[in-house]
Amino acid sequence: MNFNQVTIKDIARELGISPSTVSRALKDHPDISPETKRLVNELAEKLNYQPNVVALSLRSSKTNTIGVIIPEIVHFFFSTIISGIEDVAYSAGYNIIITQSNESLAREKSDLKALFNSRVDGMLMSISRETVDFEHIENILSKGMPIVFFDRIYDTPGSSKVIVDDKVGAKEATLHLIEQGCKRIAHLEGPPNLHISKQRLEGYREALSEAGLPFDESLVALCPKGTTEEGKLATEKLLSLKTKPDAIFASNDPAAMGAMQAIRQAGLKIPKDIAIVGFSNWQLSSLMEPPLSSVDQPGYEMGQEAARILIRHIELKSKKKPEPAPEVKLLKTRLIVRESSVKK
Amino acid sequence: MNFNQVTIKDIARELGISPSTVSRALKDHPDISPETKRLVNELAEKLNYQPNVVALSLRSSKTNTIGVIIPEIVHFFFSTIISGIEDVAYSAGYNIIITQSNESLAREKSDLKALFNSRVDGMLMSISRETVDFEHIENILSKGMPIVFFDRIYDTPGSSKVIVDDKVGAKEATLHLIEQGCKRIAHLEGPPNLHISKQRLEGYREALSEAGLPFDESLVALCPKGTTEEGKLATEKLLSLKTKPDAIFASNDPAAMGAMQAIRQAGLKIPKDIAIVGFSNWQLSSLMEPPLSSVDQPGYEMGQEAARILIRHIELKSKKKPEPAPEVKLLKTRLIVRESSVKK
DNA sequence: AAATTTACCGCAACTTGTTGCACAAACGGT
DNA sequence: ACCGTTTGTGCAACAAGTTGCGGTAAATTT
Repeated sequence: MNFNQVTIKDIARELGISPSTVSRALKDHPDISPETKRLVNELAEKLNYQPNVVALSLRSSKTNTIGVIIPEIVHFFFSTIISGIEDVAYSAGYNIIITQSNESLAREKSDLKALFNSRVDGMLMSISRETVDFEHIENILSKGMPIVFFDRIYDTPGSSKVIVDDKVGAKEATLHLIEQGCKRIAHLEGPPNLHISKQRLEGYREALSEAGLPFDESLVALCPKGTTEEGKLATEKLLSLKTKPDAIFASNDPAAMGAMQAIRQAGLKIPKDIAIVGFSNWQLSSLMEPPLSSVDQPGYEMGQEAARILIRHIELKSKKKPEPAPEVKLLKTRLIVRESSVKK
Repeated sequence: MNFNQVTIKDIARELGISPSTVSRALKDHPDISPETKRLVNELAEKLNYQPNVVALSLRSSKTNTIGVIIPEIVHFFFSTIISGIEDVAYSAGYNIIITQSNESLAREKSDLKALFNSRVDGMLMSISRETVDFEHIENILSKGMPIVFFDRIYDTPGSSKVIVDDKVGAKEATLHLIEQGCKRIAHLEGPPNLHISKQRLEGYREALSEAGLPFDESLVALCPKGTTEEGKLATEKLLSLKTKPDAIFASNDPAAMGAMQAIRQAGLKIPKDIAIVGFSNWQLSSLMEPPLSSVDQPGYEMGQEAARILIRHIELKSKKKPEPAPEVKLLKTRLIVRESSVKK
């Protein structure tokens, strides 16, 4: 688009000097006389000269842009991450280009390619539910593109990642339910090929094991998409068992909310008949009736941290420093106990 | 960043022809012989040649990038808008750069400038709560930057905008409460200098007037930020009136949820004692207890529509067509009646 | 056979800004 | 008066790709 912005040549022409002199004057190069610098800076100010970042990008092969690939934007946890990324990127002078895979592998591949072709300086990525092979990612990594994974990571040595301690978070949540006297604790499991789902299931098992409770396969219900509807259906099945569960630990809050609906509709009371703990601490968990206990994940910090690591790597790379060692940041969860899990 | 991507020159060197011939061959220019085209295309394929978009942008002064300025990313309604924008932009081959003003005027100005300097082809914008003068926006508009406003618009003739029919939505919600037999309907008013807040207040007044009910100043409580906390506090004040309201129409869902908390804590029943309708139809409104009636705003469609209008303007502009007339799109709301407002 | 047309390709300029190198003028020292 | 140094500036190449114009050789027309 032509916004007829003033260029360095306009200034040069007006002052009767060469573009290179103007360029140097603007950068306070010692070769240029103070008088020329003054003239150039004054005119630049007057004409509101702004350097053309596209030309700078072409010459320096640096776009000051970060690409973000995320499964869904409309998702409380992910949107807080984006917010954290944006704030850090803004402060460091980077733009962020957002793409959403919509949980589709094909779209993820396409986004990856598009961002690479946009010559972003680095990428932040959380993989889709469908992603089972990682060739497309390896391909980009092998070209030297710095990528920091967050939450839904590609778990390979050599990649930087920011994750939440899902296992410990799940364990704490389950132990909390055990402390409340629950004996038959069900688990609503998240998308099975995601690392985080496995970790949460594992934390749940560890807690049961530590407390000497049996692990009962029939009490684990899969919610492959993690939606409210799935949570509700899964819970209805659990409620039809001969011996009902007395607590549910859900892999995410929407599923937990679905569980609450199912329990209410079955005429049971929360937490008296069935206690519930969710995962993610969605904005509105506290507004449920009863307020939902949940494992809080620091999404904003996760976004900030991922952006900081990426920018650090980018700046090292552009200074031709040696390849920085991959960084792994493990963030702590925090169990927020509300009424949905407290048996008096 | 140097990802040593193959260039047109690499192909030219390898085939012993000039870069211009390669360029033309790749674009299927009639001047080039079929044989040369075949050779070039095969080698380009083999080397996985991808044109450098930065060089293309510099030459064509077009970046195929859209800038988005939004008050907050972590907000259900706004995130659905972003999602709609992203989907349309992706299909049309545009990248989107997201910035959030965090409801600050200073940040909004800074974002606007940064996006302009990034040479985006156009902008989509929803103004911050603080924005009262529009000089910074006029300044950019006057340079010929296409901008489409959405939801929180800069209401000036000559600008394109996508809005929801807030007045009609508010009126329908209020009329619905009146139909339920409510006589003293309170209103939780949103940030006062936003156009949408005024429209919703106006719709509320029109409904009262049509039904022959008096407009009572004391029943309108201001929620300048529209948060749950404010909604709760405002409702507590309303409940301390000599004659309590028998219904509340809130300017947004978080405030409505705050109102629900206050009502519950006062030992009153929803909807029996006080009926409630919110605005926005947040994802979790249906999960409230009782489920919250709300005016649904089509956020995804709004994002799509805004992006479509903007892209259309951008493409016309780049074809040097005459300045397109500003477009205004008014989207309809839909009242979702749930239990919180139905008196049996 | 000469003139004209056609097919095909390359040079060079252009987008904007940066930078190595060359060059001119002014100055100081002998 | 001559040489060497310093100071200040400009030329030209470069980043990657596009495109107007010109040129050559072969094909076609007269």
